[in-house]
Amino acid sequence: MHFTHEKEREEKVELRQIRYFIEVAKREHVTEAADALHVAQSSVSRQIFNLESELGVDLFIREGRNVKLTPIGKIFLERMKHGLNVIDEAEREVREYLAPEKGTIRIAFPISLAAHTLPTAIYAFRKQYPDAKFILKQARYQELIEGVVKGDFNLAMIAPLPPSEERKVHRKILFTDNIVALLPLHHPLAKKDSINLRELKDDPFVVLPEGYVFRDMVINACHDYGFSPTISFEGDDIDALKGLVSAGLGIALMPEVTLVDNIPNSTVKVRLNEHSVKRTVGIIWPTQRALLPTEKLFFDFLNEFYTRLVHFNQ
Amino acid sequence: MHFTHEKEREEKVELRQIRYFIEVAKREHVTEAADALHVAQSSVSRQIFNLESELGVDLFIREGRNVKLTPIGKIFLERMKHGLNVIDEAEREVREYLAPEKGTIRIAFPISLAAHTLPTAIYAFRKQYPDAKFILKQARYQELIEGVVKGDFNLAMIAPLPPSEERKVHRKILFTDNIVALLPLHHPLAKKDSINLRELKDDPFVVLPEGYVFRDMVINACHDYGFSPTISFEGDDIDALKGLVSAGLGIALMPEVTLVDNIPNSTVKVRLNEHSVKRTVGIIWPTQRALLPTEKLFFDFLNEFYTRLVHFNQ
DNA sequence: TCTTTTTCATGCGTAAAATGCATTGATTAT
DNA sequence: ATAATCAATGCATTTTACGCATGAAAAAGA
Repeated sequence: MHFTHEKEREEKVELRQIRYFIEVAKREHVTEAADALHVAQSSVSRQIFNLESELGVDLFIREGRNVKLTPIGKIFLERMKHGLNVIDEAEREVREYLAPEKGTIRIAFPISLAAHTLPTAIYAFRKQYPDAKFILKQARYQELIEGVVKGDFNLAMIAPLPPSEERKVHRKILFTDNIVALLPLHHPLAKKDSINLRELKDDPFVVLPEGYVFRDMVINACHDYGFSPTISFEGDDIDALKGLVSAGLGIALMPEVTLVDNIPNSTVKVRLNEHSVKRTVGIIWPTQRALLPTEKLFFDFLNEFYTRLVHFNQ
Repeated sequence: MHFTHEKEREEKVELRQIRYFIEVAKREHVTEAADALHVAQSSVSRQIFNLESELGVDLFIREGRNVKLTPIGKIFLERMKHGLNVIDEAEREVREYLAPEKGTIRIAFPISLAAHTLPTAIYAFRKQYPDAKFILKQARYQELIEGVVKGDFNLAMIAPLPPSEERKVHRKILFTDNIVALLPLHHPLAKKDSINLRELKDDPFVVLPEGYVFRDMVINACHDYGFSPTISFEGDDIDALKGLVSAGLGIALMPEVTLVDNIPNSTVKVRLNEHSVKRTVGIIWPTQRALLPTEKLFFDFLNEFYTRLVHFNQ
């Protein structure tokens, strides 16, 4: 058969230009990008100019002394972030090939696992692989899933585990975590070992703000047991909730792991009799990409670690 | 290569190196790759060396005077092909953004659509967009689907359309094409306007070789009407079948479009009464990627073109 | 076996590209 | 009005890529 030929150009786009472009694009600021790249501003400016003339398209609008992405520039940015990501990953994969135990794990996590769960796992992993490095990123629930899909990171701890209908990520449960009540020390129920959720129906609740998955879990759990909680205050994170309870401004439900080694002053942890009030803690990873060698190492470790831990606790 | 003093370079991998690497990798031959790239052999050799020292990994095994990919080299090749593809696509997208009608359409097709269907469509398209360019690739049935999935091309004409359970590609029917019989001029049934497939049950069939989808379609159609065809000869493509029929070595079934303006000497086209003996002709495109501007233009054109054509024929 | 050819690697001078510095010209903040 | 900030550009310098010539090793041919 027959092939039409593309006209051959001499100049080709190079990764250097793409790297510079991405830095400039996400800051919309040449000088700052140059600082971040540890090169002179003139150098960046010139490479952007070259890139634009090679493509034959304006990527930035020069407005006074600022630069702004054009519409096509935004499209180009998205594509280039993806492409550069693929190449960077491949590079890391190859570099780690010979010595996975010295590589890097990029992992994201929600705030509720930041204090105890993740540090414990990392500590245990590093006893076995002391040269492994971690890049940690705290993120909100939806960001965790999107980040794994988009390629910002390849692993994310998450709770609760998203439904398996989510085709976009693989998922694996690590353990289930009880939800417990945190009460002020002087609360009438504070001396009890465990209570029924319904006993809290007239108490003021402190919860996370709208949009947090755990807030909805708390409210739904109450509904399941026949009441609508009165919300007295909202706190931006788990620690804020602890502070509010500690100050006597209400009671809170929270995952038990957030209280390990860390029960605030003037508060008491009380178990719930309802065994269904719990959440799953697990890990998600991409369906479209493979884990890098070191990440695979950590992933396998996590599975074994929690299998043994759960077994031990029973 | 030997790493005695692995000094950490500050250098980063560049697309030039990746382009050179891919050429060398797929040929396993430095000199030929250099020729294809229009640069000196020494230049390629050096860039490969640089790439390997930057990655800290051997990508090739030097065996005597040839080079062979290492296992990790093969992995790296796959990743890099993907990454470079993403970047090249983005580049073309941006280039075509300002003038889609002057861009390039990459499209693959099976041999059966090469003679009439695709040329007709391209001819009509180019009347409307004279500056559009085409890169055409003939491929076998499975290669068409895999090529669209893998990103070798974004569009493929295909017949029959793969089942919609194939989640990996989008699909759209363009028209249905009758299967007709091609008989030698002196065949007893040659004077009839149309026949029943069963009337051919004792004739020797010439068909495509094993592995072709259309071969299976022919045999299955015969089975559907109660007989197993006797196969006298196999021909490597549709034109070979025509030649065999023309030489009186058997009869053949073929899609009607392959006979438009092109009925061989000493043969006759005879319709089949069975209306179920037909095949769908359609187009597939990736689920994971978007069509480039010019490709979108052609895609929309095809849909409109065949909508009108089918309407006109009814 | 000895020669010739093929092939990849490398030393070296040259060409091309990227960089940094200094400066310009324009815009914004004080 | 003055100073500060910023992107672009001219120019000298450094860095990198390149081609040529050559070497070393291996395969092919005589």
